[in-house]
Amino acid sequence: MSTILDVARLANVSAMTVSRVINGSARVNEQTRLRVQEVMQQLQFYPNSNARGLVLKETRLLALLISDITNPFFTTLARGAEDEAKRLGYRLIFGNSDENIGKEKEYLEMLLSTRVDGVLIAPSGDDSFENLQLLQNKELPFVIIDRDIPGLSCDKVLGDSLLGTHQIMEHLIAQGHRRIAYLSGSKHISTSRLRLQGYTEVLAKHGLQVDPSLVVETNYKLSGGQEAVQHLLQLTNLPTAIFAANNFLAVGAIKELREHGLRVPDDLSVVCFDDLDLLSDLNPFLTVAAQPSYDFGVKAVELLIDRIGGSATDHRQIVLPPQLIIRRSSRSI
Amino acid sequence: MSTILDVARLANVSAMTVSRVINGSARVNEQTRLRVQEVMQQLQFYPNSNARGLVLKETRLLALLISDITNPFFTTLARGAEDEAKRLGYRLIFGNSDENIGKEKEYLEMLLSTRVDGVLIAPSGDDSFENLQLLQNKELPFVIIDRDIPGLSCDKVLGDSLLGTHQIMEHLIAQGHRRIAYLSGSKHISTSRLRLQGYTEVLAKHGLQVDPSLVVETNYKLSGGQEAVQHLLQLTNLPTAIFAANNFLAVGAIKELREHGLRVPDDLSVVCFDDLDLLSDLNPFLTVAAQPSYDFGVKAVELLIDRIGGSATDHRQIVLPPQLIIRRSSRSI
DNA sequence: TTGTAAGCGTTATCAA
DNA sequence: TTGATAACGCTTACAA
Repeated sequence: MSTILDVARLANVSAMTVSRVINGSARVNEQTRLRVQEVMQQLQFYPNSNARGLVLKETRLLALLISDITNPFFTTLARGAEDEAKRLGYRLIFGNSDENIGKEKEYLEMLLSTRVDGVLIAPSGDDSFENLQLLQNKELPFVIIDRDIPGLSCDKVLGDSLLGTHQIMEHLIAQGHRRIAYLSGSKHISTSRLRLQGYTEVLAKHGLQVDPSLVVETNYKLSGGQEAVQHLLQLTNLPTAIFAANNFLAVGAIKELREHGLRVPDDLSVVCFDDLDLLSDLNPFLTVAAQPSYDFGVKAVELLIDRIGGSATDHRQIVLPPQLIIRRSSRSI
Repeated sequence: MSTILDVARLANVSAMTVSRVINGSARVNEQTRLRVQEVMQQLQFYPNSNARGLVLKETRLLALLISDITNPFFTTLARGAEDEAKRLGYRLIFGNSDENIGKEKEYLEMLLSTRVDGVLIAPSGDDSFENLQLLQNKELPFVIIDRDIPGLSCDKVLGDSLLGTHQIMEHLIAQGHRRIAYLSGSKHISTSRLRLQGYTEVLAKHGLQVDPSLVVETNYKLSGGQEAVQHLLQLTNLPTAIFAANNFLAVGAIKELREHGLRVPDDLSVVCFDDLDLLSDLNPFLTVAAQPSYDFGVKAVELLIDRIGGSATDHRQIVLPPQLIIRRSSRSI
């Protein structure tokens, strides 16, 4: 790989002049500029951003740390983040933490070494607090996405779990459901807790009690949904509807129900938070509170880059609204 | 951020000794080693991989360039690549080229500047040849994934388009279909061409002619599938089955058929290459030739890292077999 | 308008 | 076993 010095020599100028041409950072004689550019072309010269980063203390590298890229919510979010990062001249490193705080920490340390300019993170849970404090200590800008962390002051892009849950629960109740199970993710994740809160609120509003046997805490994975349903099926008095706190839980739940010969929505209605994107195109099946996942990515990158640029002052929080989409997985009883 | 020199000073050693402790690159007195490690801990020191990269000429950064992360085939592939990269101590930058050769080039140049150690790329098409030659000129190791490029000698991880197409077409024919449409991606993409070839071969084997009006060339996007179906629906003699060259085409096609009031598989059968992963868990609908997308990612990273390490000599090609999964989108007539 | 010198944080090399 | 020095490729600050 040729260096700025190779270019300089061939163009009969100093390295500084080449640097100025590359960055347009100062006036350069038109003649020399053309000559330099010609040589750069000829040498197929690409400036070493490693060296550049070393002196400038910026890498133009961002990181996106999510639990699992194969979750459509995060897939689309990643696409949004990548598009926006590219538009603004940044590249994106991505990592999957699998809802695991240890793995999350490993990544964060890797990223600290990489000297990324900033981090977008969907924290694995409240315990991520410590991990994020590390970033704060190191003054590495970050934005948390999708999941809030109590007591942590930082830039945030969140959904509205309460609103979405109200939409979903009111829908189920309007359809005549009274025994509604709630499949929760870990209670150490804000979205799980808020959706439980919303669930309780709506039931109360309609004079209904929470039946503890219908609230199952598991984790935001397909297997979590399957396990939760196995648990529910042991009840003598089955629920008529299941509200899953996220899409993976719902898919796992439906899969498990089918394996036990139960049909959705004939035997049980199933609804959840977060859409399935492509899946919904093919076969609009699941009733969901859909979140604008692409915008989550775009907005988060915007906040992050503002923060990096230093133009941001106070911490900002963006809340993106969910939208109830009624499809075939829920029915009147 | 503290530097190796800060650590050195506090531990009363030279920077070199710290470096040796970090990398385990040479014997260091046990006492000193402990002292240095303690200071590193205390300072929360993370070595600057920028500086490291500058002297070592390696960044431990890989890039994954695909057309669209929201395509389940690539989503899962990305997950496989990221897992394997992480396991081997590499980080992964990702980019979406949207089947666009210009965008692909932009990315590649960005990556050249970033001095990634290697690139995993699903080329946008045969014209990517030039883009990849640039990498070869620059001696930047790369592996092409999923799509072959005629005349290009390099490491490759490919599927078996002919085999998969034979499986699919034999299935349709066994079900009694004779008028089968082929929805092709761009003919400048190897997989499109090979699947067309397989389509022709199987028809011929059964004494059937290719009806040119049933072969529609479009692009590997949802909109491509929609447009292709609009085109087909103008025929007076409709096909009884559609074979879509990839999953996006199939989903787009089905969506469009539904909007015209046609039901799948009642009115038309639809089958395609590549599965829909999560979607298939929820609702096993589409009959497909599924490819082991996760392994595509894992294998590609392995080839790439062998190449980077210099342990690879001749170019290698890995072919991963497809598997026919018969579901409800195709039926006997 | 252009160039020189120093420095960014690390490691290879050679010397002690 | 440890350290001094130079170098990696670039940009900032200053000088010409």
